[in-house]
Amino acid sequence: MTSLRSFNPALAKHFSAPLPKFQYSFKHLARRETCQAILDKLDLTKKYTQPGKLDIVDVFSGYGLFSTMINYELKPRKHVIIENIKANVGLWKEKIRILENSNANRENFVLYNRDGYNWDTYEDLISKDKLISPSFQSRDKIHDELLIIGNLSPTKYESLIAQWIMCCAYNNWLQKYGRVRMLCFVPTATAKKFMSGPAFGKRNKSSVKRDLFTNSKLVAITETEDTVVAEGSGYDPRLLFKDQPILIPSKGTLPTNSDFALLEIEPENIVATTAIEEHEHFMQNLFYSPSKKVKDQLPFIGPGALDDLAPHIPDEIMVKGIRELTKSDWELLFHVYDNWPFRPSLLDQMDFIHEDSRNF
Amino acid sequence: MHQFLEHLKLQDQEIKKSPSIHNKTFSEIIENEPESITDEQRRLRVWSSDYDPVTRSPFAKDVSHLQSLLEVLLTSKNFDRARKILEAIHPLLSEPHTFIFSVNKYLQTWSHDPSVHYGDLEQFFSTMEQRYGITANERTFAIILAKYISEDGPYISYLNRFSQSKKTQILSYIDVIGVEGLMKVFSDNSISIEDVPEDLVNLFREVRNELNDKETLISEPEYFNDDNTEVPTVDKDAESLRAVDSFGLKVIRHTLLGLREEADSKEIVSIIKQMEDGLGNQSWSDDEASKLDFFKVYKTLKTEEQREKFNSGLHSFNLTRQRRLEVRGADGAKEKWKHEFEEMQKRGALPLNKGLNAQLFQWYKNLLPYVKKEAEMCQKLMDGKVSKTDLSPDEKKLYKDREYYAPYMVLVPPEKMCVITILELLKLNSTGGIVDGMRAARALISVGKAVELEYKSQSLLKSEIKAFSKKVKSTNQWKRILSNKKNNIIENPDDSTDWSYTVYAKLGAVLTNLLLFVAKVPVKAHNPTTGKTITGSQPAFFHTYQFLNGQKLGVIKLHKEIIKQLAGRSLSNAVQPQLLPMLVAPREWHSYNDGGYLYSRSTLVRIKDSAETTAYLRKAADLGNLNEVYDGLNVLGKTPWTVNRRVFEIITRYWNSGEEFLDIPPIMEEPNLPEPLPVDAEPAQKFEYQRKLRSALNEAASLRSQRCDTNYKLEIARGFLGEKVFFPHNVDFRGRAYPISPHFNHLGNDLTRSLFLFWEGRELGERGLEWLKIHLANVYGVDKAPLNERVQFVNDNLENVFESARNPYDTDAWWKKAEKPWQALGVCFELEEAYKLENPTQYVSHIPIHQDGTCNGLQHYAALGGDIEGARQVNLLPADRPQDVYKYVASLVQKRIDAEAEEGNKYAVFLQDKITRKVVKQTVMTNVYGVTFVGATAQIKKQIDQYFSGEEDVADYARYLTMHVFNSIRELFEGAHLIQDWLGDAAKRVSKSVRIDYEDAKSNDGKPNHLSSVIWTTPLGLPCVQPYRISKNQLIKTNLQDISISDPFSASQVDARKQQAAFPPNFVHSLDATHMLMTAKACGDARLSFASVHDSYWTHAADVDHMNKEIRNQFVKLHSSNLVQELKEEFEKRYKNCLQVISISGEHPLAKEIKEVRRNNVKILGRAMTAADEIYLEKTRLEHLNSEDPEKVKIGKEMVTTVSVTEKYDLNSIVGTTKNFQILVPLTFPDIPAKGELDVEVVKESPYFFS
DNA sequence: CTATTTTCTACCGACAATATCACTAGATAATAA
DNA sequence: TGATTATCTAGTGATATAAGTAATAGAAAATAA
Repeated sequence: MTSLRSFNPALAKHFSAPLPKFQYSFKHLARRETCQAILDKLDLTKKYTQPGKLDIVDVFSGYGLFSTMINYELKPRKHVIIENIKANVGLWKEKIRILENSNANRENFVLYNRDGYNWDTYEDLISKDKLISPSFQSRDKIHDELLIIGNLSPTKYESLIAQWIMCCAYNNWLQKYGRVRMLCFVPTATAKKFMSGPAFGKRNKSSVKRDLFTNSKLVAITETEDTVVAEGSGYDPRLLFKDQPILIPSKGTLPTNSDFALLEIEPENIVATTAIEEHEHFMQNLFYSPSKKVKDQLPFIGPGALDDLAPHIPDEIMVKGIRELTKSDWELLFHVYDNWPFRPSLLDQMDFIHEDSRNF
Repeated sequence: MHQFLEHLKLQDQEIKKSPSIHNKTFSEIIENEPESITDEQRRLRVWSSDYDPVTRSPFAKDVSHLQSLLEVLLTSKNFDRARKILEAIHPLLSEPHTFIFSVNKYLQTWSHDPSVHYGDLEQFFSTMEQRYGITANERTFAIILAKYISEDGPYISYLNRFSQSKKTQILSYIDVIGVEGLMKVFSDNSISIEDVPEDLVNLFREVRNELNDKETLISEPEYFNDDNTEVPTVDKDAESLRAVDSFGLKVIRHTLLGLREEADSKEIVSIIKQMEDGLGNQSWSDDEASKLDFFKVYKTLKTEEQREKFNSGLHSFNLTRQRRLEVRGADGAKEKWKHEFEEMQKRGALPLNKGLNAQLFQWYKNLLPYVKKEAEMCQKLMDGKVSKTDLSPDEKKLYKDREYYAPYMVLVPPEKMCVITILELLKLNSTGGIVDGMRAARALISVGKAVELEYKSQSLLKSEIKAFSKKVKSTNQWKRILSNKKNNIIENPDDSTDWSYTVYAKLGAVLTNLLLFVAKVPVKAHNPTTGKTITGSQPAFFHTYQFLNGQKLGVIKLHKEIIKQLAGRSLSNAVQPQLLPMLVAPREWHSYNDGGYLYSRSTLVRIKDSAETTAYLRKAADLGNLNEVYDGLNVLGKTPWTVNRRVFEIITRYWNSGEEFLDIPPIMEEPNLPEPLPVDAEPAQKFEYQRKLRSALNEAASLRSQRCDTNYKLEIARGFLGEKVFFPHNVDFRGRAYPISPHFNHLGNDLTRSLFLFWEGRELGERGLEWLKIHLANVYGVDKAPLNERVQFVNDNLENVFESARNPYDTDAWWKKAEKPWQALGVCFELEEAYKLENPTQYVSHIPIHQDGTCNGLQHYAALGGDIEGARQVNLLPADRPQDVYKYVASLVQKRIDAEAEEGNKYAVFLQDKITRKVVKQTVMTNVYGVTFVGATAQIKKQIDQYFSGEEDVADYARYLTMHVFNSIRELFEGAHLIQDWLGDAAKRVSKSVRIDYEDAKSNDGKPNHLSSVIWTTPLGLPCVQPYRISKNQLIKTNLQDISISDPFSASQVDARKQQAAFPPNFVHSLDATHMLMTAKACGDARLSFASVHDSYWTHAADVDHMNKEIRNQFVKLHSSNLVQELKEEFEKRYKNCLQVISISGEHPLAKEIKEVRRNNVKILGRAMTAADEIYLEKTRLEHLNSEDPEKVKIGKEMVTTVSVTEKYDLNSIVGTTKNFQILVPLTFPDIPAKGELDVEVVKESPYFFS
């Protein structure tokens, strides 16, 4: 094993202390070696060449080993730790205290004691508390002064990663500053789903959106316990082949034996339009029965959709299964849909359950 | 000991799984198939307690499937198949003797086949006898006898084989033998009156004297028509009512109710004619019978004799109409559509927004051929004319599916199924929280159920026709002759088998799918690219899915054009005619499933999914424990009502204006939607936008559904203007009574209630006039003053009252300011009419006067706890003025807050002047239902929201206030809370208990199963079973989509939390229900008109005093025994064979002792002990102890189990220390709270107890 | 066997998630003896 | 032909679905260490 070049020696003692007992269903990288391997693979110093200008927004860092190492590697101008879980806030206060004592926190960590789930947190971070003020960059390239790290490993935060991907499409949230790279720890199940390619059994709406709006890599995955992995129940094999993810040993996680994956998400250059919202519904309608063929699912697009749209769709697409559709297939379908005069309005398609709110 | 543990090891080997027959198709079932079923598998299981003689058959689901198949196959005369099914039933039965019911069913239907002779029947039965060892019952003999009779065999000698008592029993099966058959038998001289069942003596006499009135014989019962005869509609009326129609009030009367019967209207019209003299100068022509305002006529009658005659004539007329209504309702709807369709065609074009009915008829026409074809295919399949071999896999699936539902598809004529499908889908519009659509699962089930209902009505009608064959007198007359017969004469209550949910779903899916395919609606749209207007047609229904918190939900949506045409109206025909209010008194309740409507079955208790409840109920019914419940309900059902026409007209006028007025919502305008955002708006804004959008749509949907609901009510009311109507009632599982007819019933809101008048009138008298005034004061909102002040209030406002009645439309009319304005208006009319008389006390009043209990739940709690202070607050004690609980609680809260404000508490200071009765009311009310602190805080927050401008944290204030309200309530109703807590604790123990039964206790996760529901018996004998169990879902594949429904046959674990939370309110509600039924019975015996809304009791003004006396007497009677003590004793008996899990300190000597026992057992067992193992050993021990064999008893005494060691300890003393060691101990209940000093007798003197 | 995390939060009338796939056991068909 | 194995099937259980969670707080149940 090579040297741990990214490990901050000032924190050696801190990270040698006994591991925290409870993680609030968060999962973390617990080994310096693994983190180092991941950082090597990410090779971020090439991508953020002006260390003095990089800001890192680091959400739910928790235990924080990976955060401190990426920090040590990239030497950012500001590294904002967004945390509001009491135990973790304590941990980070401790870290910052240590760093301040040793070298006046030249790592530039800032603890922002707010809920990373809440959108207002980011709004206030920039507008009100002005901890960072990112520049607006052209959408021709990936933003090179801002990096988002998110530990979304609890399953309940799967919705957050889905929404962050949509922010890439709508150019809002932090993605309004440009195409900001995101490094996200997500549950294994989520990674398997979201990273599936066409025709893979786990292909779903989110993976299509990932295809359409981002360029994403599977950076690291945890070791699977059981050697026998049933066909289709693991990762998309093409993905494993393409991305060659780092294997995180099951004992190198906190808590041990937990499973998660690290994704590197680069937004594509997308122009936000209302059509995207319509396409979301379009996809949703087709994905009602993902194993069926396009021709079977077209009726769900709207009253009369089958008759009206079928003539404009090539036969080879019509007989494809929904999961088999590729990025270009989808784009073609979107085009046909956009030109359909009877396409239902967004309001009509809104899922809405009426609740009797009457009281005395 | 050792041996038992060894045995336990063996038990680990899995019990063989039982075959699942319930989803086999009719042709896959072969007789005797499950020979492999062992007695162990067949063994009857228990539900919640082995103390109760209520059992559960493990194959209930399969048996039910087979029985329904048997029935429908018999109906379609597939005797061979049916026989296979019949023989497949036997091995599944846990109680083999019940097999005779199925055999009889087969025998009876088979006997109607002309190719079968009585010899065949006897032959068949002896085969069955040999093969299955069954014994014939009287019904069996009756069936064979009937065949003898119909074939003119030696029936008398057949009958004479039996002893006299047996003969009598055989002859009591009228539904089998038929009236004609009985007449034949009775006319034989060898039959003496001693042989005749008591309730048929009338018939016997009639037969023997028959020569006397031959001329009354008519050729056939008047309703004995074929299905394809046209139902007459009255063009003229339809025409003249169209103006009203456009306002949204469609008329159901002439399609559903006014199925005009010349023959039957004759009688009533002639009666009216005879009375013409007494009616002034009005005159009536024949064809006006259907337009008669019977109530108006009735009111003018002067003498008791006249009234009796009129009522009797009307009854006979109505009986016919009621039959038609129930049996032919679907035809009426179709005829209406057809009529409108033809009108449209005559006039040429079909305008888009008009002619919904014509549109429906179009669908009907398009749908019919498909349904016919489907039915034909099903028929072919059943006849075995379809070869299965050369089908593609897809076709095979289809075939398999069809094979499942085919037997059910061929029962109801396709025409009817089409109408049913269309009606159901329209009726369900905007239900289940779906705007402009419905949940698919519900739609399919409803269509399937509607087909079943239709089938059952038809077959009931058929069997009635069989029983009263053609040659006898008019059915009405026979019914009168037989009216004193106790049992239902046309149906055997034993053999009602509901179709399974799988059948409902599959059948519904076929029909729905076809309708979705054919139903189109014309559309116009602009092509945005070309700018041209395109016309075409689009599907009227749209199958889709919605996501609810990430869960898929199948949905059927209606096309916007259809929605436009409905425009927030309801479809009058869509109300299932089988469930409208009745024109004749409902059939009396005789059994748990026998009573109510004439041709459709209702159950005494509304049951959700709980087969357990049904089992308990059935048992109670069999034991004759429910008679008092029947009595009470029958009183409610016998109360005749009519619609208050004057009030109705006023409502209609405001309704038609389409504007908001009092509680009438306005006609829907477009919802007020928020401004759309730019696409790249921040996520937070987008979600906020979604939220606003949702709440706007929600509001709009609420308004519209309210309007739609009111529309239903008004349309039904309109249909019944001038009619004499009745409401069949049944009860919820706690015994509270509800009218079965939905929408329009006296449980409704102010508007609905104002439409209700008693059909019978009663002269007011002095007291009645006073009560009438008090009632007005009550509905006006002056209900907290002493009675005399309330009277005074009305006297002071008499001019206002008269003015309101004379000019109800005045913008600021007095009645509009009432708390319940519509009912106030009704009383105003009544008072004004009364004062028109010289002596108002002589006025004959029809309006119901309400007497409401003050916080009825708390009244019962106070009586249970004997809590004097609590009792005073809810008017159990005599007082000069009524106590107002809410106000009192508010004052208590005020005191607390004042005190804290003194100390400078900022919440207190702010809230000090805002404590009103209204703020605390809801919380006090819901406190009885066990509202939690959080829930109450939400309520209070709503109340005080208005005082906040937005910045302050309302929630903190609400929480603060709630705390004080809770404490005040607790302080005031200390006794009630002790009872409440006791009930909750007892329920918790029961629902957390484990039965001493290895099979039950064993579960996958090692934790014991909790299978015991809280069950208690009301003082009237109604068993209440809390139906809260963790539901297991069952997936049904249909050709529209898969649907999941909770499996009603699963005996899953109880939902302990719900059991506990709901028991205290349920128990108290079961008491108030009991009180109501007792009062109903008493009032019924006194011949008062009586109605109730749970804790509000209604009668005529003149009878209020009488009723009030009964209310109090019955309350005292109810509470004369210590109900909580009795409950405890009942629980102790019922759950005596249960253990509970308690936690004790691991350091306690008992804990150590138990650990020791466990350790020893583990050594032998070779694996960890589970709770189930401990239970098994304890069970074995108890079995030995209770054994006859002294040797065994000895072994039992020597056994040491984890439970037996606890006997030495006083468990109550152990509880309390640090709890971390869980042990099993026998289930016990805490001591009941000490009863206070209150003597319930005092309520007899309390004027404001109910007022 | 403890500590943490999640769940749930007012009764009744009033009823509902569905698609897909991997896996199993049992049934059927096919095969080789 | 009888036995054995391959193949098929129905039934079961697990998982995904969407994509604000929370504006509240405290007990009880569930779950992980």
